[in-house]
Amino acid sequence: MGGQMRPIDIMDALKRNVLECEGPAVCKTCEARHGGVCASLSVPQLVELNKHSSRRKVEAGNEVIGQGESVSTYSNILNGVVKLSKMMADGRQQIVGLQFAPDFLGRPHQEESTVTAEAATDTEICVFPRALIDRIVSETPDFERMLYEQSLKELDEARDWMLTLGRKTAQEKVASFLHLIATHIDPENASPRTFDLPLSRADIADFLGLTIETVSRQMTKLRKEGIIVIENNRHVTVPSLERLRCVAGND
Amino acid sequence: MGGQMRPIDIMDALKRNVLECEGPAVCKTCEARHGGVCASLSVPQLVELNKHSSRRKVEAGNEVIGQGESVSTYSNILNGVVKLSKMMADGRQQIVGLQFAPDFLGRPHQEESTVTAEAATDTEICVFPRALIDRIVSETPDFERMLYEQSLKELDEARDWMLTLGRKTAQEKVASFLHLIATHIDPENASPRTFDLPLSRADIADFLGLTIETVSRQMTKLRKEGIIVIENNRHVTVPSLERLRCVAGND
DNA sequence: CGTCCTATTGATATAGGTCAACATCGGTGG
DNA sequence: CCACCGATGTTGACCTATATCAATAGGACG
Repeated sequence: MGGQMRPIDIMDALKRNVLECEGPAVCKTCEARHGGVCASLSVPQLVELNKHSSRRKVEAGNEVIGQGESVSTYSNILNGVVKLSKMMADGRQQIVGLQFAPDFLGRPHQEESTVTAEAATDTEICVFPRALIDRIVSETPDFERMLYEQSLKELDEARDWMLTLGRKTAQEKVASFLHLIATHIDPENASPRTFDLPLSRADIADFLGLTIETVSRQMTKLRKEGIIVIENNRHVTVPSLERLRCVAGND
Repeated sequence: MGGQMRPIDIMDALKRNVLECEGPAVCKTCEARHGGVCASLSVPQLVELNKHSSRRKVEAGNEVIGQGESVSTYSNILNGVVKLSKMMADGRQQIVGLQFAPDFLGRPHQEESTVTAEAATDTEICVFPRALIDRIVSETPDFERMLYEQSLKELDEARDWMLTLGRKTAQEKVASFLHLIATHIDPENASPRTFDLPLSRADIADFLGLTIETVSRQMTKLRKEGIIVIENNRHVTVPSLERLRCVAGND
């Protein structure tokens, strides 16, 4: 496992790997391989990581990490949506982030999680032992940089959402949520016209700081205004993302 | 026009360093030296950084970095409080973070800021040229790790605040704010009984997603309930941090 | 065909927003 | 030193967006 990688650009690492067409077969077809943190690893590192990692399915509603729990593994999201949430002593809950493939779950240099991570939809993750990742992190500045970049992305998203929570109306909040999902649900397609909501009304309410009833009312209002089309409660079509953005107050 | 640049005496700093082998004199007395990102730098790195850095005063209300502006410098907060905020097209505003000494302002590998940074109080910062920090970052994994750690801390704070914004009542919000200030205003003393609020009522409202009037009403309510004592609008005494925490809904 | 679960819809209550008057403070200039 | 001023904060009266409570509807599944 030799010395440190020389500092290289992330895209270079990606390109090099594609050119060489090497690495574990599993990783080659991995949904998280491109764009995910693994993109910063060398082929030998990938091979070793692969030896000790395993795929796991997590059904909707199941916990990946509990708030305050100590964590012995990290993982990559391969598909599905994971919600991060916080709860107050009296049960009030707030979803503080949604993670999509190929996001990395877990935080090196931190014993226990400050949030609960729960599968919002049926989800597949690639699970890594903590000690191995910790070693790779300390050996591979590029890998740590990928994690740093992800945490900065999450920070930006959290702050955007603070604006939504603190200053937007219920209608703007619901539109913001739909816009967020439309632009994140499919890693391949930046903005599909049509998709399934990964969250129940209750989850949406917890994400937006609203009640279920208000979410429901605003959804029907958006439907009646022609901003969205809803089928079977979960399936949504957005005729114009631009109009949705506008309703969301994003310009 | 505050914020005048005061170049540091390079020769003097160098001379002292050579004699004492302990880093630049300025840094030795720096408020941000311990606990700040500079703590991860070697003495030669400190010397070089010091050569190109300068102290600057920023008066309350002045911008440090504008939202969407490109950034050519980074800085460390030496004292004072900096507020990070986002604004919607129609003027609605949300403060998305407060930074205290010895926090680092700015983000390597990112051209323009996604938030506005503005001095909430009169503030002193230590300004570094962008290119130099970028080089030090790429050469010094420990330094980058400090930045990573800070961004994780900010992420945790942002998520805590999302819970506050989304799920707490006005009274809990105001109490949460007072608790936050009490525990952060003084880097020396974790929780002073008495302190000056670094933010105006308008800023507090923008931080809590409330109106000025509601903030004011909740402050007087907390005062009448004996949770806090207020003098001159800005000076607050907290008889029991524990009681305040409780009102804030933190247990 | 009921049962459970999720979502919608309606009626009503209320926390917090809005608008307006007033108070307090710190500065400035006569 | 006082009078005036603008900026900042408080208080009151009222209003509205959203919460709450309650009833109904629609699927999924046995």
